[in-house]
Amino acid sequence: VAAQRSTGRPRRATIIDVARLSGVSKSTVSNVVHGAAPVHPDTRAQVLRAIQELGYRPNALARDLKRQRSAMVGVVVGDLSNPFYAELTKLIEQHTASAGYATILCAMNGPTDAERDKIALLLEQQVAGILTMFFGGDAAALDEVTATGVPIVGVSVDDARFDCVVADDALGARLAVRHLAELGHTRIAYVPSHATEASTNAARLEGWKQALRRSRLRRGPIVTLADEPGEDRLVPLAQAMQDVQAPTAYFAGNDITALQVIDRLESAGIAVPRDASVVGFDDIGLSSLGRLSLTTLRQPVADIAALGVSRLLKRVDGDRGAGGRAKQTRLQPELIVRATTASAPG
Amino acid sequence: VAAQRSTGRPRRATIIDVARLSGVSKSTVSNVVHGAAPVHPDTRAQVLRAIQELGYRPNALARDLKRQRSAMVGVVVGDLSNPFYAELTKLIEQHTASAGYATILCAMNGPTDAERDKIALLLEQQVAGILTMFFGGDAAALDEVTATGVPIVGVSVDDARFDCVVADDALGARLAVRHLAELGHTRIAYVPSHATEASTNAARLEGWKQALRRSRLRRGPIVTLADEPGEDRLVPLAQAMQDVQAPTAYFAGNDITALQVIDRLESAGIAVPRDASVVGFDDIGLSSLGRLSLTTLRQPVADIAALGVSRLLKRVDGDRGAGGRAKQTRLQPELIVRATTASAPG
DNA sequence: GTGAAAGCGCTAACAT
DNA sequence: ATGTTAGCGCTTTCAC
Repeated sequence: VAAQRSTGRPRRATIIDVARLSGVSKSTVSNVVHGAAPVHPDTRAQVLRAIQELGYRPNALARDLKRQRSAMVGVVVGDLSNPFYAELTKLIEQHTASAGYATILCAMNGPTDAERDKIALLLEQQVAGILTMFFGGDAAALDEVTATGVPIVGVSVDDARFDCVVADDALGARLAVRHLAELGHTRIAYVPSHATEASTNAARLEGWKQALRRSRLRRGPIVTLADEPGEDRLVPLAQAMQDVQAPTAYFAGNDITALQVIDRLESAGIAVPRDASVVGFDDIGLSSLGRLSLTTLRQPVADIAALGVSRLLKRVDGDRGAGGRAKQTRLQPELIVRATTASAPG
Repeated sequence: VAAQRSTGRPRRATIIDVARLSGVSKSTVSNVVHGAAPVHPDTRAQVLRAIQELGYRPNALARDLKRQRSAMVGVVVGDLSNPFYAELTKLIEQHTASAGYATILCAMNGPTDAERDKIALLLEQQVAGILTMFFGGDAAALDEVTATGVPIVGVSVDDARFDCVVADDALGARLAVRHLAELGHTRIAYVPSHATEASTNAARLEGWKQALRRSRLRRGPIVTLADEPGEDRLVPLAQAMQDVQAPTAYFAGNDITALQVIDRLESAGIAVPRDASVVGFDDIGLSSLGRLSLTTLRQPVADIAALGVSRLLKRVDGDRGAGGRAKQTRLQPELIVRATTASAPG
């Protein structure tokens, strides 16, 4: 049986094979591969030839095991279906890859996924650090990470317990509400998005409340798009338009949600922005399409990714940061006014 | 200096630490962790307690090195910004994760990225297999993979040299053209997408040609959206509408491209579908938004992901497949008629 | 400039 | 049921 197997997968050449073929020791091979110590040109050539001939490829598992540190980082993402997170993931991978790290992708698909187990898996893989775009709030999961001393930084996640690089969500929300208020809207609803990371959603909600207060506006309703499939709380609310209570503007937790809000509204005969205004958050690529023209808050996604990765790698390299305290960085979002917002009707 | 460092990162508990604390041998610990051999309940309890106390977590690097096979798969993606690939990636990760494999994400960002190097990195990490949503055609890269005996399967990639699970792109293209022809269109252009994987694009182009032939239609122009930023070949072409040569329908390489085509057309005053029809490919989530209502070909993305992963894992487990020949599976796409296609004008 | 040797943490075959 | 042992492939002192 063993013999049969061996037909299938030829044993990969090891450093020993190379050493034997080129008539030197393991250490010398290692030295020509990594250039850690000087090697005689002739020897080097000899070794290089052997490497070529055998198709030798160093085994990262063995290297990392020996070195006691791996060249892998874990990247945790909540929902890749949301183009914002997909884009962020893409940018993160670019940065980690060019820094020589492999990226282990870890998706938190819905609340069914045990955050702790997923994180544990990452830790078992001996990742050098973790970049997380999602934090469900499982304190135990976080404790495990800190206990092992693996650095973790939140990217588009805001939590006081670890380093974070995020857009200033509260500010963004205030910008959105102010824009709406300036257009004469007085009944502004908030539509949270369950797809967005919790802390992010919370910050946007908070900013919405703040701005409402500052503009001396009564707090509009908080209306979820759909807790259960088929359910619709938005349209009934909006259709009470004659009613003085009905919102004339909706601030959505993110662009996807905003787009869905528009969809619901318009299929119920409520035109955007004529009858109601809608503001999103993120500025995903498609939002700028003429047919959508979503007014939204653009996140500095490139900066978030770059800063997040560089901060993590600094930590990985032993930088304990300022006094070991978690550092939050909030980058400014930018209000992009397009065509889903207009003066309040009536 | 070393002492300072040691403050930062506490050495992680190993199987030996657990063995010592619980007063048994390594093997026994290993046995309680993996249940490979029976262990006396009392001993097991003892060991479990030690594991708990030390916060022991097995080191996957060491396990994989010893076992000579890793629990990681490489996932290669061309462009995560395209929601279709993001969705596919998400589904793939779900499947590999639930099969107990970690996912190493490897993005091929543009032609600057050396395919071969990226693949080499994956191979160095000792991935058990590779799922690729992108193949640039670098034969050397592919050779390296097959030389090491690491199974590879294409997901939404069509190449005769390895197992592939794809939508039947040519069929989809034919469906699109037939639909357009039935609506009376006779001048149907093809708009390739550079964001889409090459083989996929080629198959769709081929299907378009075939269908045109079958419908006895003259082959319309192939017009790229933009080779260089700021360039626009589409609008000048379309604006020659009085001209009998101007296309009245556009079949795009994917939804993103289709959406951009619509955008260009409409901002040039050409209404879709009144003046021109547009068909996409993929059926990304946003395409169904009322404002977009893109007529497109839905890919069986869930099936593609599931089949792709299961085929790879079978190969990983030693299944050499039918006679060792590469097996292509083409799943049917479904034409989804929405509101970007209508009868030919005039 | 090069080699010998000691492990990194783990599994699995074998012994007890 | 449990312990002993021999590595997996590599890096890294430390000799020479």
